[in-house]
Amino acid sequence: MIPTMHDVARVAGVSIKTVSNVINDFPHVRPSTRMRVLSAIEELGYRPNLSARGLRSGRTGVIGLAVPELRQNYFAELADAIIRAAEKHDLGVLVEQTSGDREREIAAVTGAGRLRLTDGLLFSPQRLGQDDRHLIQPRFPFVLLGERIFGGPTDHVTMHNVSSAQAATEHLIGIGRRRIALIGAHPDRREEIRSADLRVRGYKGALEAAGIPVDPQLIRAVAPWHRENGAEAMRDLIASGVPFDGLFALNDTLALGALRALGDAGVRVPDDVAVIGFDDIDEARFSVPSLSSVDPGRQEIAETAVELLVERINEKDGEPLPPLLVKSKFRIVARESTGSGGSS
Amino acid sequence: MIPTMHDVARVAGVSIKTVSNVINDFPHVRPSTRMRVLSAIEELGYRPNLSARGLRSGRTGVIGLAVPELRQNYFAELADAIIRAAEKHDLGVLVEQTSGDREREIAAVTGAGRLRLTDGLLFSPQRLGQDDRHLIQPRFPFVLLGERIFGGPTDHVTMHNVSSAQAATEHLIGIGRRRIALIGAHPDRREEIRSADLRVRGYKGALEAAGIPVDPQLIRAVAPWHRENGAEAMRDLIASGVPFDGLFALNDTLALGALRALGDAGVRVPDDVAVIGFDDIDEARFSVPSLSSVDPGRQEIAETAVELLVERINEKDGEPLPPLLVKSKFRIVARESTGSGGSS
DNA sequence: GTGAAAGCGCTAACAT
DNA sequence: ATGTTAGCGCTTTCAC
Repeated sequence: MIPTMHDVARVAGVSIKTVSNVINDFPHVRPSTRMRVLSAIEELGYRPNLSARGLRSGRTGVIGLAVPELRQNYFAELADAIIRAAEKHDLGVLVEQTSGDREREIAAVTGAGRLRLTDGLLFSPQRLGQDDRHLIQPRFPFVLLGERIFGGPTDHVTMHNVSSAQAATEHLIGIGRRRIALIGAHPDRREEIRSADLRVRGYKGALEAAGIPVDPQLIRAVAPWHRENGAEAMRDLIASGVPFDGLFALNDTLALGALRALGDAGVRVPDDVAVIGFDDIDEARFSVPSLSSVDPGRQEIAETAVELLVERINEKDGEPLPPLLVKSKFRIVARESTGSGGSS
Repeated sequence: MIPTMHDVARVAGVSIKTVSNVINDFPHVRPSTRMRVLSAIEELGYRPNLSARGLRSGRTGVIGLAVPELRQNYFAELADAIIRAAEKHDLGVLVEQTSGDREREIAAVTGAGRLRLTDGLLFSPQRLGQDDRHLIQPRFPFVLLGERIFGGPTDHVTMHNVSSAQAATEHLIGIGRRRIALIGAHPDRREEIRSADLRVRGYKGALEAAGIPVDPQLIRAVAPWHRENGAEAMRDLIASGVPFDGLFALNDTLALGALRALGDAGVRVPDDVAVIGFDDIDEARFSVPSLSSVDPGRQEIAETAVELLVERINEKDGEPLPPLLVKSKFRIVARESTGSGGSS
């Protein structure tokens, strides 16, 4: 049989409360008593039953993380960083994949989080958008990630999409490129608050600031942001005959696909076309040529998100703080694809 | 206040038992009663408290998955597949990262699994080896993954390392290569049971079967299996002047690094050197050139592992089945790096 | 077909 | 500094 606190108490010759005190590092326990309890725990191989503790305390020590899929590099790296951050707070992370499925995202947002033994939820939507923000229930500790929904009732950690995209474009302009293509714009016409639209805005801003006209022929809509689609968009652009000497891909995966298509077409990078991506996934350092990118501050995002969630979990019921919007710092990482040597 | 079963029972005008029956789909409930209970649940926004259920039933509905790190592509894809497989059994997955740290792997194996509200643990070691198999406690539902430990006291899901590596090497031989290099062998001399050694064995087996002598100069030790190390090993090999026309990299990440080094050195793939990797990560399809690889049956591994774990969880205490060793089916995936057209 | 009541293992008043 | 005790919300005999 699995030993309980009672068994430990009996073996140690103390009461169950003392065992609890020892386990929870309560200050007022005599060293000798503590030792006896600890050796009883050792002897019996006792492990606290976390379900019972959770029932009693109302805390499970586990938070949920809902992402589209881990096989998408960005989310694997995000999950990695979040699990590390949660660990510092002694929290476990239950990972749920929504597979970019609207219904599953709704399920994750509306209580399935509470349904899964978790104290709070970090949610990175891929389908839900601005119109769905009413679905978010501010009652359960919840932190929103990404840039599909703004102005929701909960804390939100995101990145400086517009200004970092502008900086990426300026980086290309800075090395003398004038005909800068963009792939990854959203197919829908109506302007929504979404990574794609925000980044396109930054791109246009940079061009305008430099007095370069925006050429609609250079802007290619691509969805979803997969390698094959990046490659295809690039093949289309090359085939169109529209001249260009720079490329801003709205994420690294698209950029990597584009790199592949450029290579196939015999276009030299960065000589003929300089390329910059977005996200700075690990892989960017090792492609041929290595890929310049925007580091959106993934680590900072992870740490901030976990910290905010922990604060919400610890928040007294009486005094709910207003929802916070946090944007992480970004950084342009110049590599070979924009002419910077080495493969750092 | 959060509603409980009692509240639902009161609103529905039934007893708490009836509510429980409805929630757990017990057969003997009158349809009209069921309806009343369901609408009471709806009205109150009731959600069962899983801590309480877990305490009572001894099950949490969550399993643990301990892997080195999700930022390693292979493990992200493994975790992805496992979460999907677990979902079919209505299980959540708590992901723990051991960061390739021995102490943390030991912690994961020895009860930390039980400490984390989980019903069982899937464990993929990176540091623990054959000598540590006594640490594995057969009492807690546990399934071992990978090939670092064999003959342990628990179920184990692994791949056909030797025969699939042999098949990979035969694939290179089949397209006429005779001087086949290998990168990724383990630096240690003493033969251990480990992916590297098993795959090297398959490589040698294929060469011997084809009557090709094994040239130690062509076998390069590399650890850990990162891109940069693959690239470095390849640069070394090229610099050594030892001629070769084929390369078997013991995983795709190494192969991708090697591809990069070959490209830098102006060596054409597959014309001068044909390359095959191992793991068939998503990225292999999109490198330049696309990378031939061995698909070790990741999906099958994930599904089998979860099924075995579920069986162990459901096992009556009385009749423990002997530990099972399962090997998944593999498949050679031929792409451009070994001369097969297209980028499938 | 439904109700009453015990108890899973733990924490936190409260008492000593 | 340590012991006693009452639940946390649920499942599960056992009656009815």
